[in-house]
Amino acid sequence: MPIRASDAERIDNISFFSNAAAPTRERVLSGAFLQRFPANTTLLLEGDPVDFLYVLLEGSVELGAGWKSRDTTLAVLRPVSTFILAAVVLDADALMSAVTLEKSEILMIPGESLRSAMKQDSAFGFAISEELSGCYRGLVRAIKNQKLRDSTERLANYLLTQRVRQGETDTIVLPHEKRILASLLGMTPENLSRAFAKLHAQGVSVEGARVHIEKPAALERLARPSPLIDNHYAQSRNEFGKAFTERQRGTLDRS
Amino acid sequence: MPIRASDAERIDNISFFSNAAAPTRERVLSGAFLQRFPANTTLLLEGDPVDFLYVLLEGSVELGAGWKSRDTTLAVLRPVSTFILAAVVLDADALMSAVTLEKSEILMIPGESLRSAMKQDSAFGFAISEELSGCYRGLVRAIKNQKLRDSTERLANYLLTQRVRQGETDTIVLPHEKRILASLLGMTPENLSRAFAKLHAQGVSVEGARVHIEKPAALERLARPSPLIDNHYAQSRNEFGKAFTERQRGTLDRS
DNA sequence: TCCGACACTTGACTTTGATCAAGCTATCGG
DNA sequence: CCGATAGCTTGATCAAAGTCAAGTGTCGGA
Repeated sequence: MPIRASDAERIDNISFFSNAAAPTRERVLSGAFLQRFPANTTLLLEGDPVDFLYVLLEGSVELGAGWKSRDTTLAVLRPVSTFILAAVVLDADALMSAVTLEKSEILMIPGESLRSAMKQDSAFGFAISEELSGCYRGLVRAIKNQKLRDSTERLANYLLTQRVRQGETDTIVLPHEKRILASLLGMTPENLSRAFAKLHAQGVSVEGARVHIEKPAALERLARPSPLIDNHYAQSRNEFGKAFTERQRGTLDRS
Repeated sequence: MPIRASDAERIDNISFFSNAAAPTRERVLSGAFLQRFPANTTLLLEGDPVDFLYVLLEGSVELGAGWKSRDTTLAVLRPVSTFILAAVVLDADALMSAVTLEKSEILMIPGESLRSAMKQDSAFGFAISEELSGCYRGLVRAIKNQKLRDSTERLANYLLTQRVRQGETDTIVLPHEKRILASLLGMTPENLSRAFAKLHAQGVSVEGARVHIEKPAALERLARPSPLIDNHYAQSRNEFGKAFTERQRGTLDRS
């Protein structure tokens, strides 16, 4: 499918693309095309060679990985997000699988176009480095979250992050199914239920996908959010973070 | 301390530097200087602003992080490795602390020099992107290792990785103290001892820092190493991987 | 409309890992 | 040479998380 004007508009939401020079934009988009996928479509299996940079324009995509019959979710992406950038830069095999969670619209940019644009235009290359750095730091946060906190603490911090991103409201809406959230937080669905139950003492009550946070202060006392782990103000809900919001200095305690 | 000829030689072991053009090398190294540190020196505390790119030329450095009285090791670096590259690219605060484990020699490159060289020389910028991508993929491997395997499986795979890197010998030498290894693998020292005891059934015996692997095949049957998690052939022992070895296709099963 | 998935929850149980408390050993400084 | 410290190991106990099984509710398709 060719790229339409309305798509070109959305592409400008990609941090490393919005300021690119005209010749670079043309080089990158010349071989690109738009694809629509139904829900639950596997876009990429871990181990596959990666020929394209993917840009999610509409819908949502889960990045995951498996080993020995176990599976885990590494991130859930929302528009506008790019994914498997690192594999494209290195022209290497994917380390994560990508599956659509909803009907999705995805722009596919040939890896070779991207690499040649980076080699041609140093400002563009620098913007890609910024994006990669932001993603890297998002992963550092994820590992710290995983290794330093138990499952209830991870849930509590997840809720607080969502609260900020959804505008400090007292009732937030979980953006995906609980089984996906459980996998993202590194626990079983059964344990997620129990973690919610434990947070009842901190004023958290659940009703389907709606989560009411009665006493944010109490929840924070347990969660102890830290700007060195939690990225409350990421531009998108992409757990891997965004380069452009990384610059902000944290304001919470550094415990 | 000024940079000597013998240091310049070692600097060429940095993947993204060895092919840099002369003007770029000069720009990057002009404001750089060499520092020696004793063991157990804190180079950087998480949350600190980062003004320099660090290049470890001699010794070893632990990257770690803490939260709520807990601490964890994210990587142990050996020469020649760079660290906190992502923070330098974004001119952001460090997300990890860095502490020398031994007497170390470190080259410090002003962040501004690095960034301006990237903006000037697109080939250099591309090399940095490759390095960042390799580090990113190293972290993806680390998260998968942490979320998909239990502690005994992580130890078993660690041992197999060391075995390959130390030349397929039947006796490997642990490169750091067991308490650091435990923290790196995400467990307590007590549990590391017990994990070693469990692997006795797979022909693993320990004597101080020397680990004898009697039946590699039995150990592999339990460990199930995967090229999508374990990077057996990384150039250095840096757990975060290296861009230049990422290109290799794996040869083991993808389970 | 009814049926069958499937997501979610709850309870009982098992496994895994952390904590606490000794003890053991190697190393280093006096 | 001795004593202190720190790393490591072991056992006992406890807490956290996974597994198994049963039951509820919802949604979409026949």
